[in-house]
Amino acid sequence: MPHTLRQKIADLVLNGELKPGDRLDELSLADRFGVSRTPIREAIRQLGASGLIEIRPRRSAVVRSFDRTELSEAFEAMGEIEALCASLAAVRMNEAERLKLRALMAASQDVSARNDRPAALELDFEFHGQLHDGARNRMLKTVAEETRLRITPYSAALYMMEGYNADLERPHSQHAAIADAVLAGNGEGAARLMREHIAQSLISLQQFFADTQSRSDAPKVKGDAR
Amino acid sequence: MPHTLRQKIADLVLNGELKPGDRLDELSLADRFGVSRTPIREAIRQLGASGLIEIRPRRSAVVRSFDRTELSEAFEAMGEIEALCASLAAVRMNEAERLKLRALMAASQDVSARNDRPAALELDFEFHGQLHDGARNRMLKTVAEETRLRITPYSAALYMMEGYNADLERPHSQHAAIADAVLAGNGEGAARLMREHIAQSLISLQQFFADTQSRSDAPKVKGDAR
DNA sequence: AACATCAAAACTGTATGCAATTTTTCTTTA
DNA sequence: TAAAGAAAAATTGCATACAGTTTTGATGTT
Repeated sequence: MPHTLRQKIADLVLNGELKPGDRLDELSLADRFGVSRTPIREAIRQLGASGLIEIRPRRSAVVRSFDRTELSEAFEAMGEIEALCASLAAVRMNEAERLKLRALMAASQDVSARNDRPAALELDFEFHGQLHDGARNRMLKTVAEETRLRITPYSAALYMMEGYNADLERPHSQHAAIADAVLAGNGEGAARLMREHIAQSLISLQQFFADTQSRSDAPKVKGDAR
Repeated sequence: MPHTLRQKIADLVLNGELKPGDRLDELSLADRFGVSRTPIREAIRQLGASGLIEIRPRRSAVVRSFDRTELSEAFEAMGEIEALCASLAAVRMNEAERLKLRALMAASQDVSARNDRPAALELDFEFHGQLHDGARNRMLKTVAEETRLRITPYSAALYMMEGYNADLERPHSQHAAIADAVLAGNGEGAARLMREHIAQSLISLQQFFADTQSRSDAPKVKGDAR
């Protein structure tokens, strides 16, 4: 189970158990998953290459952390990539995919009305994933998901934090607008709306950091270590 | 020397010693570089995660190969990413970078006139690298270089093959047109020209494959294994 | 001669051991 | 008490060993 192990370690990061800056101790992970250090090391190296983890020679690997600049650059890049996916999806999605997108939006409406944050996070992933698939380009999908993966520790934290993203209406309505454009075959519009959506996410995230860092009970997101 | 080892193995692929589809035998590589299998395996896994190599459970890793569809998808994705870099670079490059770009173009003119293919390949890399830097976005640069890396085994082969890309004038003049647009601050134009340039590269590559696959003395590019 | 079957060799996946380095803890000193 | 330094503990990097799987090659059969 080599691929599974990599996923297990990634999940530790993605579900927030390990936060940016946290060390990944090989022996602890080995014990935890009941294997030796060798496969753990291989998994960590792979995650390092995909950019979720930072490998430092002779020192423990740590969950990658972004400073303010890196974060906004990452969101700019992601915005453009997602916009590209959206504009291609608007032209290329087939009927089955369009149906699936519509179903996702209905579910999302429901979930955001109930303020079910974990479910909303999950649907957010599926929404973007659907557009990645709809763009009908494997390489682009790979690139998009890698980019998304790298910033997940930050964007997921935002989604889950009560009080921020005050209600789930705004992201949902942005998604809905994008979906409408895509379903209407309006690539240009979908791309523009997607860019705005991602830019908006960055602003929320920056606000979140600005607020939490000035408080003493701040959740420890050792954001800008470097 | 862990990072060096990964680079050494990557170089085997990038300089064409290992071609798409070729197996990477851990023991041979270990002997060759005078280390044990452990660090070799770690390097291979990293290269797998960055997409240059394909990892297959219980089987030897192989240099990643693209079939026709994957190749054109990869070029489409790369075209868009490079176009984005170019359009950002047109607006963001500073004076030093612009100077460097001009110098690169002068050198390229020279090299293409002399039909020095290895030098032209090197300058091609530098040209695109300069635009990646000029876009002033580390994440985007990472994404662009990863994408470029993955298809290098194919595009480099094209560049080096005498007879294909008959003279180096065409790629050079395309680069020159892009550079002019970038230096003029014309992001839109630079992006458009870049897309055309990449699309043209794909066409040359497809032509190259079509021709070589029908001959018996074809260089063994086990292109579309899968 | 082509094909199927099986044994031998080669190779991968994982565990374990050890040296080298980093990190932590405990003294010592100002 | 705080800072500096040294010893101890923890941790990484690499080599090696071995079990299990895949690949290769040989043998026999039609």
